[in-house]
Amino acid sequence: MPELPEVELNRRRLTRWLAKGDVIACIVHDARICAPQSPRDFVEGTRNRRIDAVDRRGKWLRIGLSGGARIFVHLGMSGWFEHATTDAPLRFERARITVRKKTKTEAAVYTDPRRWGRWVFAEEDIPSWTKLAGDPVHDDLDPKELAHKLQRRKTQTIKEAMLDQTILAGIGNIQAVEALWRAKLDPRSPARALDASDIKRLLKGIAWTLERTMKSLEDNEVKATPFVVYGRAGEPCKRCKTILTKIELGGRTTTFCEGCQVRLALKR
DNA sequence: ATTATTGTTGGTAG
DNA sequence: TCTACCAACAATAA
Repeated sequence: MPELPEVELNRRRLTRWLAKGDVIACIVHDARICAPQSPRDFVEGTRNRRIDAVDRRGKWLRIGLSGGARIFVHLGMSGWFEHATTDAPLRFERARITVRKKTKTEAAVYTDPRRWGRWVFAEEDIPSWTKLAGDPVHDDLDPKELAHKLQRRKTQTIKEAMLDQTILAGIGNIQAVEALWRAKLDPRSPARALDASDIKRLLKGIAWTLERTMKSLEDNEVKATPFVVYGRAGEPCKRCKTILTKIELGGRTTTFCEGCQVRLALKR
């Protein structure tokens, strides 16, 4: 489930539950989540620590502990944090952090049916975190730098490039498809064919879909998906009424409108 | 029963 | 060193 907006939602929840709390327990139930580290590393590394803050960069979360240690969490495809009110294990519970705040205790439970998530305990930032590109929400992305990175891709399509976390951090299959529709760019366009104005539109499209998705997540009442193209192959485009097409790019289903998303060509 | 799924990574080949 | 491709990881829902 988690792309940038969902990870950001989890960050806010974790902050609410854990920040400024003293760690009582940090248990990783399923060693696969933290391999090759041991669940012991989390028990020992968090002893007598306080949780200072929970940060996010792209799809990674960083739980900062007093003394400088930190826990990195990637939600994979099905990871999610829940607020636990009892000791009873939740369905698919893989890890649990319990803290004491003043008199009460609070617990954040990590659930992950498919177990593709990752937990890493470290004393400093890890490569998975530092190698990420800027975050489209709280970093001011530099269009020039983005252009430079896209130029280097010989054959890759813009859609595939958008999923590369060292090019854009936090974009996944859904957000890529939505942003490309908004930017009126055909996902099959070669990444290096985008000029400055295309990149500007793309960045606007990204901001548009991220904001929209975030808003929809914040509003618990809304059940309908905020998505305009994702999962809507066969339906008419909301902009030009052409029937939306579904193809595969880089092994991922990609929906787009052949009517109004322009397929860029390489010059020369 | 079959198929598809919001993500990364490690191996391989070039 | 960089880029490209793909199988693998696992559980559910339609």
